[in-house]
Amino acid sequence: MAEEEERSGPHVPTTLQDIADVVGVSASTVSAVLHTTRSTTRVSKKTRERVESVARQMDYQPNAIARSLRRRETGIIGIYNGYGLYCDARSAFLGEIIGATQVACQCYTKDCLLYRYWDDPTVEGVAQQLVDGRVDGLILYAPEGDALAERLARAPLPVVAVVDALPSLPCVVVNDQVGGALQAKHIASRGHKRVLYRQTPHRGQSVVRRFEAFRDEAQRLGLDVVYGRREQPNETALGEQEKQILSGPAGERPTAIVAWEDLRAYQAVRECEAMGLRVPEDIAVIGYDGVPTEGLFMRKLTTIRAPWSDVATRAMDLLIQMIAGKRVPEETVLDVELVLGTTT
Amino acid sequence: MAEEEERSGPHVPTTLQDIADVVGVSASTVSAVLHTTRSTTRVSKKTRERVESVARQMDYQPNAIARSLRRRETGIIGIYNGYGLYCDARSAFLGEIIGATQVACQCYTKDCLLYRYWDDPTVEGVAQQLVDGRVDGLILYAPEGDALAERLARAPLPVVAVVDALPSLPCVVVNDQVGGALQAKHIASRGHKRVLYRQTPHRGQSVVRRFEAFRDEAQRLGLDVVYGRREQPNETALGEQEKQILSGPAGERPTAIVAWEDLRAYQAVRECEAMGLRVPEDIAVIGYDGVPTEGLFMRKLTTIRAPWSDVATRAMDLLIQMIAGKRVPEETVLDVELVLGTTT
DNA sequence: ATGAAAGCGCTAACAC
DNA sequence: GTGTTAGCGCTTTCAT
Repeated sequence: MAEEEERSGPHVPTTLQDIADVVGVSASTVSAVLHTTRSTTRVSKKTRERVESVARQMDYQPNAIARSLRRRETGIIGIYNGYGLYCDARSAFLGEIIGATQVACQCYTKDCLLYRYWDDPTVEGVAQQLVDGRVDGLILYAPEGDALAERLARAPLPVVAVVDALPSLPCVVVNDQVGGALQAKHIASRGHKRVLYRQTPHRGQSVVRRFEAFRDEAQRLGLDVVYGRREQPNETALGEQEKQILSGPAGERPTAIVAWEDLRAYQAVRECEAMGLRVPEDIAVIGYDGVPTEGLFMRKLTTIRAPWSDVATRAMDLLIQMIAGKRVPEETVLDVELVLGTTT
Repeated sequence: MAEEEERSGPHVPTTLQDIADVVGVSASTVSAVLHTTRSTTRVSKKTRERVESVARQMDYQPNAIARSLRRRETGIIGIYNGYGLYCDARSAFLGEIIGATQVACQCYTKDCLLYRYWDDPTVEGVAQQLVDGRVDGLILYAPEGDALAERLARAPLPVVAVVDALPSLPCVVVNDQVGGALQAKHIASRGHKRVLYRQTPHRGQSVVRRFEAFRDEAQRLGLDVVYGRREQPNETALGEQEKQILSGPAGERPTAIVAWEDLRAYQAVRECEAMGLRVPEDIAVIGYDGVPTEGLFMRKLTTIRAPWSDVATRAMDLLIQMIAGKRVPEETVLDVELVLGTTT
């Protein structure tokens, strides 16, 4: 029956029991007062006020971990990037995904756990971390071949794949088939015949699909496509081989560049101009992504806008449904659109 | 002494106790085997193997929440943006901070909790969430006046403020005094006399300091400074008033624009050129931040590079120290540098 | 209106 | 080597 807790260091957090002791009630009563989940009329006004006042005096902090253990939910949504350091929040693309997820979390009053990347080849190690109870649901951005998907599919954790579809997991993707084809159609409609396609070693399904769709449509339209050598992951500049191709004599060199993503397109515009080629008169450039560049670029890029923010937002919606025990569609495909700029 | 657990749905997670029951040992032994924290020679080889095999068969997932409750640590670092939706991961600036934090977490094998923004005016509510045991440490980016800082200072949680210093909390900032002065010095050294300063309503300490330092140094150098009207938060374009100022007759209008951050500088370059002013011949432009733009911009901006990634990295280092119980310096100031581009 | 009791799943002394 | 015990802090029946 301590008169008052020791008033020295604030370094031993107050617990429900501490308050209960001081007020002279049971911990359950204190819990009922402080964590007004459901019942309202459980505690008498007098007790309630007393408890609240003491809690304030004692600087009580509820412990979320204990609560989570008991309630079996954490109020946290995880987001895992299976591509690893290939890109982080500093890339415009992942920035979109993470930023939009964060905003969506806001709407659902969740917080968002950014998992670190484990280069554990065993899958098991990674999966264990993801399914260890710290999150109520998971947004997964990972390569297709990964056994991770299958592993997660039979785990008691709601998971939604984004950007790249993953077998046996609900996913939210964009229509890359249409996107890739649009690139080809647009270029063809501008009368171009010879095209340089900037490739990437990145094997994500979205990237591969947009490439294949372009390739197929280009063939259908009779375009003559040269493929650039795949650059290294974080290299946006034109490679030697690409430069050489672009330096060919007019009438022989490509008159258009199609890039797998905007950054490579921007870079191409810049370098072409440095090489003395006028854009779009001598060479047209089209990108893919349409992530807002906030006025950074001096001219508007022609591109395929893929609504990455919406992908994340939608994924959150689905996740919330799944957490609530509802079933969700296996595949959600969002539309892309051609955005006309001044580079074609 | 169940022969084996029911093999129906995988939806009742296996616990240590379950394994213990099957193997016929105690939960602590299983714990010792599966969570090889310290002691190595505790368990016999035979038992160890048996436990491991059963664990695998039963698809055991350790529960991180339970462990955290017990160990009183979560392996998670929080990051809270007290400026709210003013910017999220999609802004280049916060993207830098978040991205670098993420990478730093990687190094220390932590994960990173992106708190949502609470527009709870009571401080108490916010603080409660931040100090509820879900994170081992907190990186805080928040406005100065905020009572939050003080509240957190006396909480049993290591906190490091970044970008804007916060009273009674260790912080990592950049040298904005030098940065602001450098802007003025550089502009003066180029022979400019009349300058337009692009202001912001943002009241962060970093932003205010760089402004004041510029203003003071400009005065010292005898520059004639006109101040643009503060734009709305997410508006990067030149305001009407600014345009008017720039449209004045040569010999009267400013010959240089100083922006509080790069984005406004880029935008200014773009708009000036649209207005028929040549950059830098007719008008010079200098920014602030130096966040990498990955080749987006068509020309190199003259700017003050503030190492935001390093700020985050350093903050993590300090946080780790604090978590280990060590004392850290109150203030860490990182250097900025003038980066010469082609816009001055 | 309130309290007692029984955990959530894991860990860490301390026995044996 | 292995088991027992006693919780971490909170929640939730179920009595009273």
